[in-house]
Amino acid sequence: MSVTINDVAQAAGVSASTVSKVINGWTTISPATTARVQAAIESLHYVPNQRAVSFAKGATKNITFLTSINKSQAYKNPHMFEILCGAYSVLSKYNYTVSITDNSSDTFPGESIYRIIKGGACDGIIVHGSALTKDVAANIVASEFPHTIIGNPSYDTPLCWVDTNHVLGGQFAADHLLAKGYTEVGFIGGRKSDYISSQRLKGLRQTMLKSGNKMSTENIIYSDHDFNTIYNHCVKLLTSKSRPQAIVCENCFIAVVLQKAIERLSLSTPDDIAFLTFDKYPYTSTMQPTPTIVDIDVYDLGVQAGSTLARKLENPKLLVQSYTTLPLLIQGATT
Amino acid sequence: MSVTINDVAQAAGVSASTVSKVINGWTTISPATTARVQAAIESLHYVPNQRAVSFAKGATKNITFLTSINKSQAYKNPHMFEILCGAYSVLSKYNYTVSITDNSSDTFPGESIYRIIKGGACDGIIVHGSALTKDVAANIVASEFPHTIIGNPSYDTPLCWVDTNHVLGGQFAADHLLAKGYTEVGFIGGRKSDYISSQRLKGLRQTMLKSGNKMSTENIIYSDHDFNTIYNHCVKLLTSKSRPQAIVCENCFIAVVLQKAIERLSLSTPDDIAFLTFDKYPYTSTMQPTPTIVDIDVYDLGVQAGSTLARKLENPKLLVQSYTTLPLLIQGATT
DNA sequence: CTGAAAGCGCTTACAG
DNA sequence: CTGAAAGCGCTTACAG
Repeated sequence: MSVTINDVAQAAGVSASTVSKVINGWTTISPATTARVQAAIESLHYVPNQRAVSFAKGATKNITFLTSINKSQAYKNPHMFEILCGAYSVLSKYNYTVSITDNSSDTFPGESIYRIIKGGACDGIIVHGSALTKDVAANIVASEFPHTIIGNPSYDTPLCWVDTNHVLGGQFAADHLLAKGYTEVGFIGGRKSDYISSQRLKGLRQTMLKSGNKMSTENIIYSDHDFNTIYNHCVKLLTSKSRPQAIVCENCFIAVVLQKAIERLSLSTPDDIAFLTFDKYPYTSTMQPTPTIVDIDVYDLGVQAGSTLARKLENPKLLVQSYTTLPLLIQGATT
Repeated sequence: MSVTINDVAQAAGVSASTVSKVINGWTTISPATTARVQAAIESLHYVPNQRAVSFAKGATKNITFLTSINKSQAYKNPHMFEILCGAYSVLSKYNYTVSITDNSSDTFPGESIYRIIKGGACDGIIVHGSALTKDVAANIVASEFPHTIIGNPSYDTPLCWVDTNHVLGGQFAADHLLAKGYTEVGFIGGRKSDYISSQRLKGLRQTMLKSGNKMSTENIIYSDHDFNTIYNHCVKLLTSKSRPQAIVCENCFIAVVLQKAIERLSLSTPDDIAFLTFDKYPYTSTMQPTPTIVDIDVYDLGVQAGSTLARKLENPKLLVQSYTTLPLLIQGATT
């Protein structure tokens, strides 16, 4: 019923192999033949059957984005989808399709990754940090399957990964505050166990120390995810006698809450208290005055993941181990 | 190199066809044979080559989610990805994989949809409203390709779609406010041309009118997307002599701004001014006090899209034309 | 520069 | 209940 390569061959008066070669850009076909074949393709509206192409070539031109998906995922972690968009943009340029797979409901550890690797339904995978269990890592390493991991696995591994340098982000925050003349700096972070939060604090602390402005431990606060806990921490810090000149918020939810506390205490920004936050999204658009932000180009992280993988697939000898994107400072009205 | 169906057949002492039948659940195979085949599959760690399966069956067990993707897409429209998650959840249960395709950079109108339909790389598509151009619609209709559209196409069409009833959402808002005793109600919406906004207003207006509480036109405000424009509209409405008792915000960005205006004007909620908003995500988690919300289960919209499509694929005779999800009221402290 | 033919790894009528 | 064989629609060594 649908047009096949043989129909095209017949219409162009050549063999199917020749049509195939034209489609695949072989340089050995004469211009005249090429033109006739292309004319036949156009007039018949021929599109190669991708199932047959994949089968014959032994490759799908498809990349799987392996991650963990639950209800409200897109709201709780829009960053993950922004990474996906970045990866998609570059992979589609390399003519890969992109599919997504959730491994959070695997019925046994490593189920999804096992099927992905052995099923041959994709040529490579991008693994979001949320999906990187030790079974996933082990399967990838054992099979040497083409991959890129989003997020630096914190253990020693031959896996290939891309990540943002959060320590450097902390340093950027410190550099900015120092340049603006703030020497007494506080920090409101997530839970103490939170990796990104601790990395950002690390960079901030180191840089402040290096410039001779040691951060007071009582101005370093480990908070949480809910509004009230954060709010109380903010008020405490803002009303303490050793209130810093500037506060660094580890994420923009904290910044929203801090700004509300500042306003309710009738303090003025940046004169009474300056602050900056990490991460532009998802909340800073609702903030007024506009905060100063150390942002991470999450889309670019996806782009790097995609291009790293695509380049490795085009040239399997390539040994890309890791890549790190840079944070970016956006000046606002709060510092 | 990798294990094929023939290796399994040999190990189990049967033919490849028999192995295939066991894998595909044919009921004609004896229990004893089935057991032997399954043992061979396990011991050889056999996983069928998906490329070969797709080719032989003439179907991919893959669904394409067609949408429009740009940088910051995940931040600007997290709802789209939540829909994707909902669709994914049900499609994966039906053993479909899901891939995404962006048609916003098509080099000619209808390029992506044309390739999708003719290339045979998927068995069906879900089309997000942002990707539904007239070329997309025309290609789908002409080919009768299995599909579901997210969002009611506002023109007459044989397309199958799912959507949320925004007029009903407006009605829910009105019902709630009336039940709470508010009879003078205002509305702050997006631009006048915004479809969802107008639908919500329509339901609100109709229901208020039906109960004998006509909304005053000066309390119906068409605003915009930026903080300051909305803020000014809020202040104007809050300080007008004909200030309503309650305000309905068409989206939660507006609600955040309204709440800030209320606080700065030292008004108290809900006594001086009550309000409710549509959409829980992405901003209401930053609001204090917690607002009353008419929420839309966007995930469920994706679930409906997925199951509608999956059921149609399993039973092509099925004629599902459209499906509408219901809004949900979440009581907060602002009404 | 072009084509005949084998092959990619399954599925499925069909025969027994 | 099981198997031999054709076939799905391409690609690609190989021969000419």
